Amino acid sequence: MTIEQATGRARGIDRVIAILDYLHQRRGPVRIADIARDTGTPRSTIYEIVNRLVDAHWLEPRDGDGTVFFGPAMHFYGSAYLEGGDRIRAARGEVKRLVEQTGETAQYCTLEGDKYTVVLNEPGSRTFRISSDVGVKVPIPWTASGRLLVDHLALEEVKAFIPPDDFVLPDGRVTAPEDFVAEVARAKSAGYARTTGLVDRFTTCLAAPVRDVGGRCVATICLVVPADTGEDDLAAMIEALRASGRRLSLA
Amino acid sequence: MTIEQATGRARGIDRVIAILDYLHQRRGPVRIADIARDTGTPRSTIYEIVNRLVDAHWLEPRDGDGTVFFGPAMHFYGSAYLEGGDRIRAARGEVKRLVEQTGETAQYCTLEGDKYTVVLNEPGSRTFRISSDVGVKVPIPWTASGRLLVDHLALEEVKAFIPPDDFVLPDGRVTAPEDFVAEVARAKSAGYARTTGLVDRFTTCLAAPVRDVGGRCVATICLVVPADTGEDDLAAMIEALRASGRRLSLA
DNA sequence: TCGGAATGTCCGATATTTCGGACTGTGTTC
DNA sequence: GAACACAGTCCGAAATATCGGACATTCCGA
Repeated sequence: MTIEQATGRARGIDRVIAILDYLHQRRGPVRIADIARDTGTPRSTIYEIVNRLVDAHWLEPRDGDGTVFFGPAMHFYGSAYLEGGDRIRAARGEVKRLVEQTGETAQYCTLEGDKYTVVLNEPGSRTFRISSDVGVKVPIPWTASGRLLVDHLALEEVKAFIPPDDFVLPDGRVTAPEDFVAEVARAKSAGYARTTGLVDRFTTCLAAPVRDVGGRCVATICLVVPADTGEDDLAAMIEALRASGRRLSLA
Repeated sequence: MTIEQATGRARGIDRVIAILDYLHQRRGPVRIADIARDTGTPRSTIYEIVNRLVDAHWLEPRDGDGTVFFGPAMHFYGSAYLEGGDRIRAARGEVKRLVEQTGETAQYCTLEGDKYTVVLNEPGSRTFRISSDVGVKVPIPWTASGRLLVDHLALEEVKAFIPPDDFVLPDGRVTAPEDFVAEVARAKSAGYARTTGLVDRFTTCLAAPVRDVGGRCVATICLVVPADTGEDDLAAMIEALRASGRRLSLA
């Protein structure tokens, strides 16, 4: 594991690679001094590098004592590897197709840590477009998609996973976790989620699940439409969404 | 995203952080020239760094054309973050307990990519110990644990996931994927897996699943015992294993 | 067939990062 | 309460990694 080089001097990148590899071997929080010893890195260098990695959320301090372990960024990168970019590629096509079919704004969304986030956004053809920025993180209970993305969790797990503050909607109303879980269950059995007036009063969100081979909802594809859209139109959109969701679930 | 600094010179670590962050944003294979442009990195530097990262399996070349994306190492680090080290900590205790109870070698195992790997190994108290090195990667069909670790996959998925060569046992015998999947199904419903004479003729392996909140088998806890162990003893061991597995599934 | 753009390699100079070691502060043991 | 191990910071010197730019190749479309 120790980095070997004629002079004993090593470059930062190699140090970083050795550090993460070492954490992976240990499989649990590690004291900085241990990293230094076992990777053969000078103490002053280790502190310099570890601090930089903590800033970037590649590592995070753990347990209050001076130990560190992998941070959330590693999880994001790891999921991206698993997706392989193939599903996103396919999702781009589906999102475009939905916009053409419906004229409304379509999005592809996933969980990023304990938040919901828009990965793809294709604005509709309306004069006054409803759309949102990609990459922005939003509390799970604020969205229709959120009701699908946690449908593998039981009540207690939902309470542990979603920060309590996130159950407070933008207008101050509070959703009880129990009610939320009931909506999640309904969405799961219906095969889609529908919400109106959650983030603002004038929009309805429709979402369908994208599931991995294990049946876990790993993403959603959704439409953002005006709240006064007719039921017949909504029904047609829901069918289109579910079809897209099924296609994406295969890749 | 561009790294800002007075002189325009930046250190390697910061470049690496910017590169991975950029790949994460793009969510799919990216040409090296794009990375250079969008992160504001000189071309010569990018090639130097990307090659180093490819060597470390942090990135991997994709699609034959000159694009790269996240590599398997990111997945390993990401899963380690999710586990948080807590389950491993608990597993250490369970493995020790099993050795005390049974006197046999106990192990804690997971999937690492498309291979089975021993994460913890605690040798038993026999004079002639049966044990294996931690970190070594073994084909999934060679092990009892492997039959549990893929129990969320259908036949076609198993064929796609496990390399064909891995169905060849050390002694040259070949397992048909169909037979393997049947054994997987049996292990799943039984709640444990048992194999004899797979890796060598004189050992029996017993394994119980450790499942995450979604019911997915994320690890196994297992015992390696002589093939001539009595059925009564085996039954007792299986019960002990399943109890450990259930406890670990909670964390 | 030619011209231009895109990809990848190589090299020398120098701005920078690494490293050793000294220093402070904190907790633990006898 | 003294001795010691451990955690973290700071600094100057020097080894070297980064950078710009030149060069080689390949791939296109005109």
